[in-house]
Amino acid sequence: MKTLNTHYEHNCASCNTRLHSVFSTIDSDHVQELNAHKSCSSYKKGQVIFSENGLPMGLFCVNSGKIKLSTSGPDGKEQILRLVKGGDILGYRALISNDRYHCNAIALEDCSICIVDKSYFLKMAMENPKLITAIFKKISDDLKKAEEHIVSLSQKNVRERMAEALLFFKATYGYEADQQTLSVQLSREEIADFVGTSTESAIRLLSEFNSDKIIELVGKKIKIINPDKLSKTANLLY
Amino acid sequence: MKTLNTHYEHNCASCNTRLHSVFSTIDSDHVQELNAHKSCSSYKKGQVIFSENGLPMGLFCVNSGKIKLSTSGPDGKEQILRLVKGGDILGYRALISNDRYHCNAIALEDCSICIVDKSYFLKMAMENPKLITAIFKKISDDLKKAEEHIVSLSQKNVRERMAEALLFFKATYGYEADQQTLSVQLSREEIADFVGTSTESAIRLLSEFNSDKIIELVGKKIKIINPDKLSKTANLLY
DNA sequence: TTAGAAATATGATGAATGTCATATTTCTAA
DNA sequence: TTAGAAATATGACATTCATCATATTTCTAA
Repeated sequence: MKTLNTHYEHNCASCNTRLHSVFSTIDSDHVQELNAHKSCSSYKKGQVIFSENGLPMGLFCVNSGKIKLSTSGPDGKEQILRLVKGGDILGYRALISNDRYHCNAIALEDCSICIVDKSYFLKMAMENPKLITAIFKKISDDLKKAEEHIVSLSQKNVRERMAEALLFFKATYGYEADQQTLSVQLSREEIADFVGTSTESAIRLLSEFNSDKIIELVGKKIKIINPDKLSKTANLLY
Repeated sequence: MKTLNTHYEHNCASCNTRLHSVFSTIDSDHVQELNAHKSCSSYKKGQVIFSENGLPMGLFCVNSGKIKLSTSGPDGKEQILRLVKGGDILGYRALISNDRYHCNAIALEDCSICIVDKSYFLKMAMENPKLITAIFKKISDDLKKAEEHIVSLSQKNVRERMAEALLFFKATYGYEADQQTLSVQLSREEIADFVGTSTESAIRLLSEFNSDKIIELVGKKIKIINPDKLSKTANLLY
């Protein structure tokens, strides 16, 4: 298997992903500048994009592909903390707060990612209130989601959390063309590592949801066939 | 009981708290300006400083006192998310990301808090890279702590989490003069709402720690008499 | 194509912990 | 000071869920 990243060319000016990112509002001069300060690479499924305790070299802009951010618990068990997709930026927290990474970023599928030079990005962020506000909104959203996750883990049982997780995967990555199949491939273990349960319990609950006609397991894929029942099972607020 | 906030005067220029806050680096002109755009109030123990879904009117700068940030879970159970002390700022997330509050802020003891005018603060933040960076570091730290909390809730048992919580209270608020007694007064229920367990389990575990000579329960106060054993019980990373 | 590995599935079992019940102590307002 | 309320404490019990065991299916590399 080829594990090296493939460098490729990609112009920020014509980048559709950029228009949906925190860089959507910068003017065309800045777009040119941005383009001159970035390089692009491909990552294969399973590849580590950065890892815990590493020093950030630049800002990652995800062009396409899905990424998990995870950390290792006290006994080595993985905890999935965030899920990232095309259009998202990555590694901005460590960069701006001049810190090391505190998560691992691992490709869930093949990804194309641009890396913007660290000092250029910091300079641009500091000079551009709109940009820094957009990034602040991102981290603010991360915090909000993390705190919702805390409430779930504290107060919900595994069944509720599993239902909630499926809805979260839907909200993050959406459906495939059939408008039912979740557009992410996570192993049962990864789902468990997000939900905060054992792999066996995750498997069991998914089979139960399958029997209960809430979801349908088609090979590795998960179809949500009764979203209302899933929401009820998740015991959401309001 | 008097429930109205007492307005009082306090000058930013001579404010010792400011020197330990995100406003430590601003120049004296800006300190004067800041002073002109703030007002100060006292809050009694138990008083709500702001609440979930409220719109932020300004930035809270905690002069003295301790505050809990909490939210309501799906069945109405409180979840304590963050703990705040003198020198901290409060409500900056909602303010900068132009959002509503997603937590309740409640005084754990009598507090003195200044409120900086919203638009003045936003203007100052946008013009002052050092300030926005300092605030970014704050939210970045909040996110880090939240994600550590997620790992604990997912992967540790209640006993470990309780030990970790006591160490967290120590790290946040420190000891009283005797260098043993935790310098916060939280009810058993509040401790449970932080740890993510039932009040009864929290009570039971604290008695156990007491029997095991890890802590000593002196009235409402908690003394940590064997910090090493407490750290071991918490099963920390490394 | 096939053997071995990895992922998924399912059952049995026990430990952890939430819930309910009931004292006991402490606090609070009249 | 005292009655009632709230907080703390402790026991009994039931439930959830992790762990271990063992199939079965799917994947992967030779």
